[in-house]
Amino acid sequence: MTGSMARTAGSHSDITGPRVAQAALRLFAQHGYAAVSMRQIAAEVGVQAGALYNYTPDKQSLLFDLMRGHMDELLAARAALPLPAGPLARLEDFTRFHIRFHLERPDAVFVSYMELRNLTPANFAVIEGLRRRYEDELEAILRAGVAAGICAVTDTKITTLAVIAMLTGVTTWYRAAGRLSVPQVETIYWDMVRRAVAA
Amino acid sequence: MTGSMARTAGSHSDITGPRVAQAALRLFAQHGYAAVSMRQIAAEVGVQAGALYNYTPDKQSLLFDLMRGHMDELLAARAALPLPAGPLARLEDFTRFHIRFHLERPDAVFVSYMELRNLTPANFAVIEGLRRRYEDELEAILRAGVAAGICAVTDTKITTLAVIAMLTGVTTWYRAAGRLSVPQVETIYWDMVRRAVAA
DNA sequence: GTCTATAAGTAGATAGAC
DNA sequence: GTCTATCTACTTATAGAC
Repeated sequence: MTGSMARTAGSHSDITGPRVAQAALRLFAQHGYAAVSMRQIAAEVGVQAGALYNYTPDKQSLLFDLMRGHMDELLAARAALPLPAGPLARLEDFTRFHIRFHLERPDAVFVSYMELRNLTPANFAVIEGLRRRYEDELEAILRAGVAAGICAVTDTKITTLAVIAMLTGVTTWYRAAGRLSVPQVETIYWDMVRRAVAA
Repeated sequence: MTGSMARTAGSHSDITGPRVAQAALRLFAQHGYAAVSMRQIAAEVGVQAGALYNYTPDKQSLLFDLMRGHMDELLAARAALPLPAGPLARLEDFTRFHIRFHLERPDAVFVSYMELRNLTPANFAVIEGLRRRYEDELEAILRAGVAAGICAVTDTKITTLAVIAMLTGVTTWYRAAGRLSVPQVETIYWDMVRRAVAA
């Protein structure tokens, strides 16, 4: 107990860091990156503005780290799941995963889709690369479905983007306090996706 | 000729006004409302910052007028079209109209979807009311389709939002210089919408 | 690690000359 | 109708005390 408890008063590196990221995420989602000042973030954490620079070199890095963290988590969560056999089962699995994952972190989703304009070109390229990797998995599923004669899709790339746009749109209206559970929402969307692409 | 040409040098109210709106729209779409300064807008128009206030009382009105103008145009364009007979024909008409209209004004679409957070609560309510009226037309079509046994949709409200999200997503990837024409894109999306909701 | 103080620059909006 | 000049407030980021 003594080791970890012995700490200079006012020194909270291990808890302040995550709190800075959390506050930035919430405020960026609510007001937008450009509309939020470092002072607002500091006030939300309960420190002075200067103290933030112990945790981020600048405001841009704060945004980029949030977005990269979100995309890394997305790809890692997807890679951690076992792959069902057959294109249709994989498509259902992808659909349900996408909705579930996105509904669990609405702020991160919102920031990652809305603040791409505010990334530097280099940071933008990194995020786009990660997003592309995610989209490629869905496109591969659709292509396998077409090859197996299970899916009737003329343009797998456009269909990929259309399906993802439809699924991500769920974050704009879903409320946990509403009448539908997440699995019920998954089923409604899976029903539409299946009919839209099945042969 | 004399009447309309007789004008004080440096006085261009009738052409500067539209140019201010145009410049604001382009800059808001590219960088975001909060990231754009009145001085940037003025520079794009070719005047000094103070001159902008001959055309807008403040920056917020500039944003609100752009968004309200876009929604008014959307509803007016929709209302101006003849209604095809039958739910399925109306659904196809709505689908093609939505894609065509949105691809014709990508900046206005982008601003209207991304800058809702930056509206004052009163202005937000107005825009949401207009958007709701547009969504209601699609929901009415789906309900009529269900009543006629042509559509198989369990939740018309969710399906409405899902379809609109999918269709609007076209603006994120479509480029006029690409391989597909707008009518071809319309056909691809209509194929997906039809299969997703048809009985 | 956090504070206060500050540098250096920009924001929205207004006043008054022309 | 547009300009220049300006007011007041706020911005990101840093320096140095503790």
